Amino acid sequence: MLSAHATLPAKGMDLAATLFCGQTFSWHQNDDNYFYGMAGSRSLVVWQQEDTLFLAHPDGTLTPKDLAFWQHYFALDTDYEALHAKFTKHQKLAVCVSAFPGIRVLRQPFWDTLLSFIISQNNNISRITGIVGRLCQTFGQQLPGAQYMFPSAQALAQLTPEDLSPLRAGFRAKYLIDAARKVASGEVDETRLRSLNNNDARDELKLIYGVGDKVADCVLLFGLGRDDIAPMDVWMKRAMEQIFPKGMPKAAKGAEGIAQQYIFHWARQNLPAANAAAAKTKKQNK
DNA sequence: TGCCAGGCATCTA
DNA sequence: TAGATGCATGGC
Repeated sequence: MLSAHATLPAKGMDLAATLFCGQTFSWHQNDDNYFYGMAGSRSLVVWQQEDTLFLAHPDGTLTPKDLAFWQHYFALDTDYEALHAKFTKHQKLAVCVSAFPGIRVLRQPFWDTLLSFIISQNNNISRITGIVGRLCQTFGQQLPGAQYMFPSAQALAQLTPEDLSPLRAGFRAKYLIDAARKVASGEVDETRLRSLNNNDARDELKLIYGVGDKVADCVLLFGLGRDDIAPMDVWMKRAMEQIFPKGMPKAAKGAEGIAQQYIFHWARQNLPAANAAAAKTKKQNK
């Protein structure tokens, strides 16, 4: 255990489940159950013992400002009892949330989240983590603890897709460059996005080449703190993994379809833009 | 070796 | 407007 550390009540949070459920790709776990990661311009070592989180600066001391940042990042100031009560109004969703009650929806920096979920498309968590790591290490500024922050939009906007070839991001490279150029120019602006309703914010994000409804909703949920965007996404995924730990057998596609229907049932009530996706899935399940 | 991966844009009918 | 297809790469 590092000597200079701060503690925070975990309030029922499951640190490992939260960091590796597919909402962030910027964390690594070592053999001693220490988790190393970064968000924005901050790096951190964090570990959990029972219902207490231990937080340490990798190379110094956590300031009160740092601690406030991480408390917000881990959503420790959110009333999850109330949030769970809201989510579990749907019977099947209640099963998913109760299967992983310790998952918290992280409040990640907007820019980190946008890049991460552009990379995530048609991809898997292991490889996403690798590409994110190479992006930060190759073009980002070094942080304490051998961590690297995401390159700024301004820095990335100066590059070409060919410059990103060491990342092995494939066809996503051109999407990353377009995102950087639109954010750097102000065509897509975080402050404006925060002032818009969900539908308008989604439309603005979709101005970026390579950003569709799925990526936009992930950015809204994880990067802009909109907890009314498909909040069961992370729980549903983990619950399905528990039901099918060795992967989804083809014969179980029906069950997956049922679970999806519950997602879309909720989404239809809350997201007009989800109607098209819901209709598409309904056809696929026929 | 072939399939799959949390998507998206583009083309075609 | 819906369906089909290509896009890059790595894990299994």
